Amino acid sequence: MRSKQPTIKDVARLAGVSKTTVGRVISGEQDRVSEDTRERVNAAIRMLGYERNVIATSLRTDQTFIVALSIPDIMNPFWPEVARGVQDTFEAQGYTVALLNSDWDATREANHLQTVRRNRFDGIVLNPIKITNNELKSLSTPAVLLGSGDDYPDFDSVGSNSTGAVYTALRHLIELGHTRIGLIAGVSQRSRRDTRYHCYADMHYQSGLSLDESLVVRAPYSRTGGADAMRQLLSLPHPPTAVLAGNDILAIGALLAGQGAGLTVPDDLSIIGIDDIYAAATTSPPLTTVAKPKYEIGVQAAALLLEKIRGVTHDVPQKLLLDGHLQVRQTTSPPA
Amino acid sequence: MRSKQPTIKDVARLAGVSKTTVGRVISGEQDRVSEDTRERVNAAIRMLGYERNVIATSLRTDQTFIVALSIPDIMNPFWPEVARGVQDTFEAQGYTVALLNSDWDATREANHLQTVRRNRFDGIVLNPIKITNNELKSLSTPAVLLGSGDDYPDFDSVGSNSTGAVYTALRHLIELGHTRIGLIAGVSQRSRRDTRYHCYADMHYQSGLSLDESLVVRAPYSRTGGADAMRQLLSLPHPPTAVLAGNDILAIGALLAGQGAGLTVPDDLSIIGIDDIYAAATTSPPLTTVAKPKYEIGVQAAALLLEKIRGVTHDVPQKLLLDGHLQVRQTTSPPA
DNA sequence: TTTGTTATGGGGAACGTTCCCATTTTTGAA
DNA sequence: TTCAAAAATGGGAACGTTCCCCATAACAAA
Repeated sequence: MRSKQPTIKDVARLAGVSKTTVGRVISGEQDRVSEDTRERVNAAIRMLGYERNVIATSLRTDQTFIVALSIPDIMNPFWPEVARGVQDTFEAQGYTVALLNSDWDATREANHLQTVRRNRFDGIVLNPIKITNNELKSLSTPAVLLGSGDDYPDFDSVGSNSTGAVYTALRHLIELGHTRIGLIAGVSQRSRRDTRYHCYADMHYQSGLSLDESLVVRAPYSRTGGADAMRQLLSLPHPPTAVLAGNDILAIGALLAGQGAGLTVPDDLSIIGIDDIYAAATTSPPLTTVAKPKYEIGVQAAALLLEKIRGVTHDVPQKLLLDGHLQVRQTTSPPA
Repeated sequence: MRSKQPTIKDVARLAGVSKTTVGRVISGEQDRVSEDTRERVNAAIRMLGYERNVIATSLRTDQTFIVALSIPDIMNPFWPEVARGVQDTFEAQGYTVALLNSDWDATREANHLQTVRRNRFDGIVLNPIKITNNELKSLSTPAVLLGSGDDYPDFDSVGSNSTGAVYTALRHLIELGHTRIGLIAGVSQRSRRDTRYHCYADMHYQSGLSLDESLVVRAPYSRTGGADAMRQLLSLPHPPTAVLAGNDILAIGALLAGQGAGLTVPDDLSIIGIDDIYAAATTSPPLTTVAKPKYEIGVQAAALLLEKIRGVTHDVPQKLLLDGHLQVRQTTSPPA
């Protein structure tokens, strides 16, 4: 079907040299070929419209210059920026990235790992679902994790400082004068440690605030989850004056539910989220949140993987936790 | 560095057969190998942890089972859903998709096309920037376009019915009783036909509404663009009672600017967007918009490319224009 | 026994590079 | 002019598959 593309042999014939010489020219070797023949070869390349066949190169060199990026779902507003950070970094180094959506599904994750092995991709950046440290090791493909990387002692990882984010958010609320602060903690499939709650409790202790367990409600990471949680909080005999949500999606749900209940935000109720997704800036009023360095997370993960691919070894796996920063918009103010 | 993986030769040796036989087993040939040896081979495969080397397969068969997806920017909220539609469709058929961000940049686009050629990807789905119909033809790689595909007579394309979307939006506004309707038309780098305005004018004619050119303002596709345009509209001696924005991003900017000017939406001002991006549902009040079938666009584009890769030929290129549907939320109501 | 047929298996070239190891040509000093 | 060293070039194997074609075995029919 597809018209056959010329090979180095064709180029060699046209230029009147050996295929070895052509190979030297296209792989940019400096010393081994005279200026004169180099030009003849380049002319032949242009004439034929030759494009190097990377497949053949890969077979010979065992490098594909393709890496995989496995994330839960590119439609989840947290991920596009991370993905872009990863891609920009790799593209600048001549790599192509294959995007894989795991949907938090162990089977899909396993398939993706198989794809990586079969295709001899040079590495993978992944937000792990079910795979264990040892399974990942036995993959024997360079890998860098997105997330805390807690359960993966042998791998580099890049995540955000969740603890720090919670402290930052709560400090902001407390500094504004709030004393009854609700927490909408997200619960996800993979039962991970409840850092959000832990920090919340700790912060109360540090600030001498009394801790009211009824102000803590758990909800699935969705807008309706956030909305339901907010309504539950509002139905309390003594509702909170401010609410911290585990992420922006929950916060937006909470915001909408709060407004739906007739409250004015931030006058009657302050709300703060975590992440700073695109939609956080477009609510009315725009959402105050702790912005996570999503793009930068991608960049760092890619940089680490690149090092690993190139054989740079650190004596101990790198565990990067990037700090977020408070993005004050208009959903927080002192309590009425 | 990376421990060498076993090959069919290793499997053959262990199973006591020839590499040809192993090849038959792994490519799932039915007839040519007895049940007995098939099992011996499979046992050897499991024992060695053998994974077929797709690179070698690709070199031999000239198929990579990788396709490229070139879009402007995955961080632009319109694209993640399209990308997901493309990916899900390809993944179900055993293909991997490489994501490429063109940033509306002709140079980047050219590089991406080169990547596709060099890596012998099986095809590409792309939202074209500067490339012409003929250049794309000379690529001689199966390609399907995202968008109207107007300037690409030789290629299949999948887009959304923009004209229809504008009519739908305006009809909604007119049915609500609006007679002074503003239009915020986006302008993009690539100077394409101004469909939005054309439909707008036509709709006015059809409905017997008078056309006031001062109600049409052009703005770059960004929130600030939408906000600036809104302010301009509001400063008119006789401002509109409703505004149609070229997409949701503009609409959100307009909404925020309108509220910033002290107007209540939708009581004082109705606003409608086009696209139905994630953030459209999270504004306050949530944005009424004409939802484009983003995921479906991706699915159809992928399906078309798959056909092309498999050699299914239509006598004439397919030009799909999928209809959007009105998503009524809370930014539109009858004029005061 | 011979011949034909079917089932099963193997040998080896080919895909388009890279790279090791010659071989040839050029250069420059003696 | 000669010769060694350096520079330029080429031959051919190897990477791990696929696939064409041939070999062998088993068995039935004549």
